[in-house]
Amino acid sequence: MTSAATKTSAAAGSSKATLPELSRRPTFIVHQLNAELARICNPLFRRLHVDLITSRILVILLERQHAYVGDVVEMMALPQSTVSHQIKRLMNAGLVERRADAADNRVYVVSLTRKGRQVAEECNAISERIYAEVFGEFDAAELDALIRNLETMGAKLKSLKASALD
Amino acid sequence: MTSAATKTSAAAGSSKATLPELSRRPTFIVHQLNAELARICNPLFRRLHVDLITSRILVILLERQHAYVGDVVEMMALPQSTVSHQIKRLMNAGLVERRADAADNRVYVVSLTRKGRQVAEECNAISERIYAEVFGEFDAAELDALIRNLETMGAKLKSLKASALD
DNA sequence: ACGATTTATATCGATTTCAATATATTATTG
DNA sequence: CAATAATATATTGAAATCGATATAAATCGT
Repeated sequence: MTSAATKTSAAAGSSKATLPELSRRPTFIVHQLNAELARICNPLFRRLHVDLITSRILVILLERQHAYVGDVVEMMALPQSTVSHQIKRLMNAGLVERRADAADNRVYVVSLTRKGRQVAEECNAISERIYAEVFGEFDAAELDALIRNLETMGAKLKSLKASALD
Repeated sequence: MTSAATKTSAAAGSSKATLPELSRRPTFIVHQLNAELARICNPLFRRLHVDLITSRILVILLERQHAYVGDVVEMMALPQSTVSHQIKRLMNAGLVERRADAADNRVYVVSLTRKGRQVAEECNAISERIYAEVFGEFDAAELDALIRNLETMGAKLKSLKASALD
């Protein structure tokens, strides 16, 4: 079927897995999933004047009453400057507000405005429709296995960050 | 275990799954994985004057001798204009070349130059190191399960595209 | 308690992405 | 076979992203 792994498939007992064909690399499939999802979601989110990324930031703020900019960076795993710009735009759009933290003047506490909360809830409503379509037929165990697998992969990636790749 | 779903967990037999907390949505975890991977890979790829996305396009062209622009769009699942720009940049950088297709003058056949092949191979070498770090300890069955789960999710997303979300 | 380091966020300039539209070519249909 | 629709790619202009750096506040070591 399809085309099978790229290189020497039957290497002896080599412990390090050989790099498979692009379309069989979980990292690449993850890219595709993400891109497909953006393709589907962005036209829907557009009506709210947000995109998939922005909607996630809003939902983060909907779930925790407030967060530091750094918390959003951590959750979104995006460059700090990107998140900073996102929050600035959300402030300009009146969806988010910011106040200095009493204890530490370096950090800002970010939270939704009333309008921001409304939009965040609409974002979640869109996501819910998509979630139902995509995962509605997964049984709980299957879904759990998927999430566990993804989280394992994430843990590996995070531990990798420090490690010696250079 | 861990924290359980957000809303009304014990709904009767409601077939439609309730939207879980953001960090338990596979779509969001996929975003995080993708972002983490970019964070790790881009500094490595930058030495080759490419990034993670560009490296994948090069590897697509390394695997198939040549491809139409549309094939790359299909594989990458990115907007057509984005891929078009990428290919133009790769041409300007001398990594890729393009010739008109004999049978259909609308399409271009894209392929790697000698230099492009070299860079693509170096990209794969970087990816191989990361792949080994992340998946080296997965056993074959586990890895297969992960890939199957991801592909199921992808199939759902693709079938969704046509469906009525509006 | 002072200078050096670390931490948190913002800003800057360049590049990339995106959605929309244009252009050119092939298919279809009446 | 002309007119219309569909397909493949490029281009355009605005906005978002990224890496690097700046700014400012807290912490640490001495």
